Amino acid sequence: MIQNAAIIPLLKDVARQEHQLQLTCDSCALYSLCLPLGLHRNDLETLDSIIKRSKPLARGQALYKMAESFDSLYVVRSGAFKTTLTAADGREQITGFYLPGDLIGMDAIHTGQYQASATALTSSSACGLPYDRLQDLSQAIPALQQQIYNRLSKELANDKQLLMALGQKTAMEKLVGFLMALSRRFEERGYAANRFQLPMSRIDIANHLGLAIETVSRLLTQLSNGGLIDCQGKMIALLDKPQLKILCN
Amino acid sequence: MIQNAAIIPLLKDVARQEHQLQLTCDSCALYSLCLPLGLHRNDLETLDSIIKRSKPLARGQALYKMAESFDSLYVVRSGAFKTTLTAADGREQITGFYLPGDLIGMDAIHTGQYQASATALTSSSACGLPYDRLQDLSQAIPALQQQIYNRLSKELANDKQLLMALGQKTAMEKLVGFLMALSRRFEERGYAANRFQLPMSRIDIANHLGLAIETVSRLLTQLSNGGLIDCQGKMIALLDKPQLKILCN
DNA sequence: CGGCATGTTGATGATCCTCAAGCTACGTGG
DNA sequence: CCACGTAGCTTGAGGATCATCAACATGCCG
Repeated sequence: MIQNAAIIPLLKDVARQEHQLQLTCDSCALYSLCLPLGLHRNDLETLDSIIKRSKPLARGQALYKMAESFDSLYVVRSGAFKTTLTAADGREQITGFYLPGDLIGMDAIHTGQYQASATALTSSSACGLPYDRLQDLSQAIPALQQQIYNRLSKELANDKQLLMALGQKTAMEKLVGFLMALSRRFEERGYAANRFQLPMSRIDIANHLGLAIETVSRLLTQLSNGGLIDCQGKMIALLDKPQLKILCN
Repeated sequence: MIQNAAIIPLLKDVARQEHQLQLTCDSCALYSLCLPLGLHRNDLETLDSIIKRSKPLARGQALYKMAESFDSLYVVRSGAFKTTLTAADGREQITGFYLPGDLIGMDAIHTGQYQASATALTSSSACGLPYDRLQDLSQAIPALQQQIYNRLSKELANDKQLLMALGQKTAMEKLVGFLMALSRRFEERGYAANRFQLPMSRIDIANHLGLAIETVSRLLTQLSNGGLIDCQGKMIALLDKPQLKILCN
């Protein structure tokens, strides 16, 4: 059941490639996942012209920090990011994990400053979209406006799903639901759905799901012992998806 | 400290007035809170022309139900609504409460169907905005597009704040934070900030915050005994806001 | 190779849930 | 207008889930 890592490219490897060279949207491997999807050739070139391709970020580096002044949205080009919200007393909540093609920073649009910090989980890169220019452009290009509405809406729906998990589900349901959702997202991006490397630490997973790190660790070994997953460090294989689906409803 | 109810109009009373007659946006008491804010006169009339003013809904009636086909966003005109997400196994999570001026249904934009059910908490009414027409209109009217981006973004930021509460905070912090946020929202709408009627039941509050009813009940009496609030049924007075602020950080 | 961050496993305990019983309030119908 | 029934709310006792504390193992990076 475990896919051969030599056959199925791992996210890490692909990320490394993507870092190398990236010139225009229409030559980008992410094109089909990314914002410009559906744009006409001319419009695409216009959008292309406003995009700032950022230099790669190392693990732990910030794409932006909470309370910094907001100017751009970012599309993840390679690697993975987390967004972290910090409360007045210092407690933190990871509000989301973002994979290539995902749009980050949308919660800042209505204010002048970023509402959370975005941090690279691995070596990663992202394309910056200056918001004022994006706004003008989306005014001129209906398909782009629609894309942006859709992205905002999708993120909303996602968050509400997460609210359900945090509010109503048990620790096991949260964790398995998280793994299944991650699997789906890898699959959408053309990676293996049943065997992948977790881009985030247990600490991050635990925080994101409102659990203690020890709980996550225990549940993972429990799943492993039950033969439902194979788990060696950050490498995860989902061995019995039907059963896992039952576990998270 | 408790405001006189005869001086400060209660939400309920205002709601009753709003129900009566409502012809155009520019004669609407909600104008300054609502979507058309900032639109020029001509644009406002155009927007006005696509709005479907719904008939009032009684407590418990649905504005729309989850999985119904999506066609309109709604602005709350009077009263209050909750949105409920139902899981496969029947468990429910209230993902939000909506007061006059709030926009409902945005999480459905990226799909063909509503992602949650919207239910009136009291006698309420809402204005329907057919999404396809709104989309066209926002293409033509920059200020409207901006408004919609802002609303979507604000809801996102809200949800992420709620994620923080559900993931990291104690029962007391959740509850007090909820009351304080509600107070702020009433204040923004011109109602009394320190004395108001809860539009939702304890059951709804508990569900929304991921708690048991009994916990909410106990904490409220605890706050009441401590003299921080005055609580008689759905009537709530916030007596010691500084202290309350400390309790929720 | 050494040091530190991360992860695992076990023992203990607190927060909050569940179950249970009774109370209050509200709306409906007699 | 009052009686009744139901839904919502309160309060108490007991218990489960999951957090905390602690010690140790692992693995990664310089």
